[in-house]
Amino acid sequence: MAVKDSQTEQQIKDAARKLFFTEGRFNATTQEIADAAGVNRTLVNYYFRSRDLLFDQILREARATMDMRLEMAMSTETSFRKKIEHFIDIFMEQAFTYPYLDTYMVTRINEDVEKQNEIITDLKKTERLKNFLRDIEAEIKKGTIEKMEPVQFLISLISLLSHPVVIQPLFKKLFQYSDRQYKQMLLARKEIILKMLFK
Amino acid sequence: MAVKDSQTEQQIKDAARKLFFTEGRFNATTQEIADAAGVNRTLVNYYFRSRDLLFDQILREARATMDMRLEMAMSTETSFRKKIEHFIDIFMEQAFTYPYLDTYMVTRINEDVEKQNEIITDLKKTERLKNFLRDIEAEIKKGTIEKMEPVQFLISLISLLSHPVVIQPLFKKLFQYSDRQYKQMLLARKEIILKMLFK
DNA sequence: ATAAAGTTTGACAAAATTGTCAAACAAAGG
DNA sequence: CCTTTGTTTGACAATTTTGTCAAACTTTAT
Repeated sequence: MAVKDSQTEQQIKDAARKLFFTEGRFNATTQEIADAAGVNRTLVNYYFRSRDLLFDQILREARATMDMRLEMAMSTETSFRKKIEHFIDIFMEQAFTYPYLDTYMVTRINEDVEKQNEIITDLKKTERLKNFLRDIEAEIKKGTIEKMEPVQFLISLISLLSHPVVIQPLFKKLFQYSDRQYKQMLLARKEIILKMLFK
Repeated sequence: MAVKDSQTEQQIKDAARKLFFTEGRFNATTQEIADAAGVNRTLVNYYFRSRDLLFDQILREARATMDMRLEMAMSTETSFRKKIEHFIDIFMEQAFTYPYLDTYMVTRINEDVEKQNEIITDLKKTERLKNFLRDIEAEIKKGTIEKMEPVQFLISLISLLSHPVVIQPLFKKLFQYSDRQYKQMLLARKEIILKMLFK
């Protein structure tokens, strides 16, 4: 009974997103995705032509959403410091819903040179990156952060935010953290990260 | 002509290591590995029984080597600061030869709960971790690093070291870095990282 | 009510990949 | 020289997974 039209398409995407980005099951087959979505496997092909195209699409959409949110965050705030704080908040929020998104991107990029180029050009298109690097440089001149190549500041920021999420499964097991505890620990990092980044 | 006995076994491991950890080709098939090693595919099964067992073995060996090197580094140095510096050096050195090792571990862990437990228990076995956390705590008391949960310091350290390597392919493309330039940039991070970690 | 368009299904074919096995081969020791 | 042991090979079977297709089914609009 086709009660709700192309809601099926949405169901499939939702299921794939959850499997990949929330549960980290990167090898999930079309069958598993279909099962999770509660639909027939063939519908994955009907709506997305192929498994890989489904992958591409949800990745592109996830990145687009993130881009928008960051764009907004960075533009509304006034001071550089406030921008970074907002950036951290948004990044962490996403990390809680999609803890495996970063890992997924990184691994996917190594498998496929085409995809690599697509992601890169997408990133380059946005002026946000250049503006951000300029902001960093200005801030170094002001003396609120250590003197260094602006790109180094960017890498430190991303690393401090992203990596704890990437290694989450390892650390949770290692230190016997529950989901809740790990989340608390990540939240506590905000102040620590700010202290490291600013003089 | 079986000129050199079980050198074949070594050739296979070397090829697999290079494919996985140096080139990041995690999905390499037994055929690809055999080709890279210049041997018949069936020999992979002959020497390692199955593809997964080959994976396990080279991962275990890589970790064992790293453990040894870190153990040595941490025990020889006197001051905490020197220990960290040595740690950074060794970590970076490994990162240059096996840039994908960290990513590999992280992704592998999500796929297989068995493997997960094995790695964790291995890590726990070593007293190094506990000692290191104790060292951090002592250092906080001394006041050379900011007041925080010792585990937070550990996470920051690992993140600042590991993540720039993990996102290497992305960043290299994004900023048009050559291998050489990226390596230089990573090396320049040592001082930056130290400044962030110590007051 | 019916035709047209869109959706869902099960069956099928194709591709990719793994592991096994017996036979061929090489090396080494008696 | 020949037997034993270890190594290498190609052929084969089994498995997993993907994508296609025609037929069945719904929905919507005429």
